[in-house]
Amino acid sequence: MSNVSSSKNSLEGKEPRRSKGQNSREAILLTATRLATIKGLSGLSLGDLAAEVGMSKSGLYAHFKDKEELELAMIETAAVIFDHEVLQPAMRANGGTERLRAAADAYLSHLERRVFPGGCFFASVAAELDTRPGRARDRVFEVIARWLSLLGQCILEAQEIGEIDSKAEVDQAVFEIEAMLLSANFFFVMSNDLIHLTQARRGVENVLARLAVSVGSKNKGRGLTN
Amino acid sequence: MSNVSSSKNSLEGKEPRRSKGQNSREAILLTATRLATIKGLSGLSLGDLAAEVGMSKSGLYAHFKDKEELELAMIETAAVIFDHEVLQPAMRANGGTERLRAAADAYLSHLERRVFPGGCFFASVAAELDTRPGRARDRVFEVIARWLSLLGQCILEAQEIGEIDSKAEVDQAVFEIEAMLLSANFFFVMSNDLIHLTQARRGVENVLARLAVSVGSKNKGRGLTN
DNA sequence: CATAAAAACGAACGGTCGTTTTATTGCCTG
DNA sequence: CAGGCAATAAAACGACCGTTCGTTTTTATG
Repeated sequence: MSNVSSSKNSLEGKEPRRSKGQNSREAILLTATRLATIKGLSGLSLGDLAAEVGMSKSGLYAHFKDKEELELAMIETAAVIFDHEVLQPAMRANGGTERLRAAADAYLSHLERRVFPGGCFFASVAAELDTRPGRARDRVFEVIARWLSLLGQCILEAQEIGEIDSKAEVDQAVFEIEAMLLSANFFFVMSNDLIHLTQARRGVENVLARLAVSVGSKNKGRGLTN
Repeated sequence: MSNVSSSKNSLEGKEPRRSKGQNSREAILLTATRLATIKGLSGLSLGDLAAEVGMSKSGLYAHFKDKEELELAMIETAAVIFDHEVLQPAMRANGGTERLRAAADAYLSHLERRVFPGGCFFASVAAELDTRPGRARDRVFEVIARWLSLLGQCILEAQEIGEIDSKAEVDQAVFEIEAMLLSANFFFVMSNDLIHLTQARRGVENVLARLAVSVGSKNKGRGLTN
C-alpha cells in the first residue's frame, strides 16, 4: 500500500512511466504474495487483489493467463524474497553452527520485520496445499526441501569442523531446529508476541548445546561460544 | 462418498430409536470436521458437505442457521474428539513427565491413526484463522491455550516430583515440546512419512533429558541433578 | 391412528468467483 | 502524424457460493 502500486487517485504525473508492464507485474506480485499469507492462496480472489493493487480484475489477465499461473508466479516471487531475506544473509555467514545461527536469525528476523504480514509465506502456503496436489504444491515443497537441506548442510559442516558431535544424527537435528522456527512462526502470527521469537532462538541454542556434548561427557570448551 | 459418514445406509436402519435429527446432526458434524482439515473452514462449501453426507444443501439448514454456526459447531465437535482422543488418554496417566509423555504420545497417535485426515484439526484451523478475527478464532485459540496449559501443568508437576530441574523455565519447555508436536503434524501431513512422528517423539525425549540435567540456555556451568 | 413437529427436498435468489470478449487508452516507432 | 502495440478498462459469461422459500417426507407423540 505504501509503494509504487498506489496509483488509485489519478495523479498520473510525468513520473517514471516506462516499461509499465514490468513494473505493474512486479507490483501485483508483491501485493499478492503479501496478501496470500493472510487470506491464503485460494482465499485470495482476483477481485480482492485487483482492488488492493488499484486496477481492474481483467487488467490482471494482461499479466497472467489464469489464476494458477498467478499462484505459481506468487510462489516464485516469494521464493526470491525468501532468498533475499533469509538464504542470502545465511550464506554470508561462515559455515557450520555460525551459518546455522545466521539462518535461524534471518528467518526469525523476517518474521519480526513482517516481510509477509501473515508470517512465513511457505509455512502458510504449505499448510494450505499439503492435501491439494498440483504444481503449486510441488514447487512449495521444493523450496522447503531446499531450506531443510541448507540446515542439514550446516550441521554436516559443523561436524566436519568439530563444533558438533560427529555421531549426531543430522535429520533429527534439522527436524528439531526447524520445529523451533515453524512454531515461532505459528505462535508469533497467532499472538503478535515477540516472546515466541526469543523462545525459538533459545530453543535452537538448546538443540545446538546438546549436539555439542551429546555422547559422553566431553570437553565442553567447544560448544557454546557466546 | 467413500469413507465414514456413509450417508443414509448406516443411519436408516431400525437401530436408532432416538430422534433422527440428533443423529443426523452428529453425522454432518463428523464429516464436516474431517473434511475441514483438508479443505479448510472457508474452503469447505455447503455443497461439498451436503454431497459428502448424502443430503441436500438446504437440508443442512434444518440443523444450522448459517455457516458461521456450522463452523462453531464443527469446532466444538473437534474439541470433543480431541478431548476423547488426546486429553483423556493423557489424564489417565500419572502426573509429571509420565503424563507429558502420554500427552505427546496420544497427540502423535491421533495423527498416525488419522483421526482427522488433514492432521491436527486445531493446528490446521488455527493457521487459517490466525489473521481472521471472530468467534471461531477465539474458540480455537482457547482450545489450544488449554492444551498448552496442560503441558505446562505436567512440567510443573514434574518439578514438584523432582523429575525436572526446578529452575527450568516452564514456558520455554512447553514451547519446545509443542514445537515438536506441531512440526510432526506439519511434516507428517505434508509427506505421509511416519518418520516425522518418531522424530517428534525423540525430540520430546531430548527436551526432557535436558530439563532433567541442566537449566539449559547459556548458563551451562552447573546443574547436574541426577 | 391422527396430527403436529422435525427433517429433508428442489428450486430459485442475489452475489461473487474465475474467465472471456470487446473497447479504449496512452506510449513508441516509423 | 499515423499506426501499432502494450496496458488497462468495462461488461458480460457460466459456475458456484451461502441462503431462503414453499413443499413434501419422515418421525415422535397424544
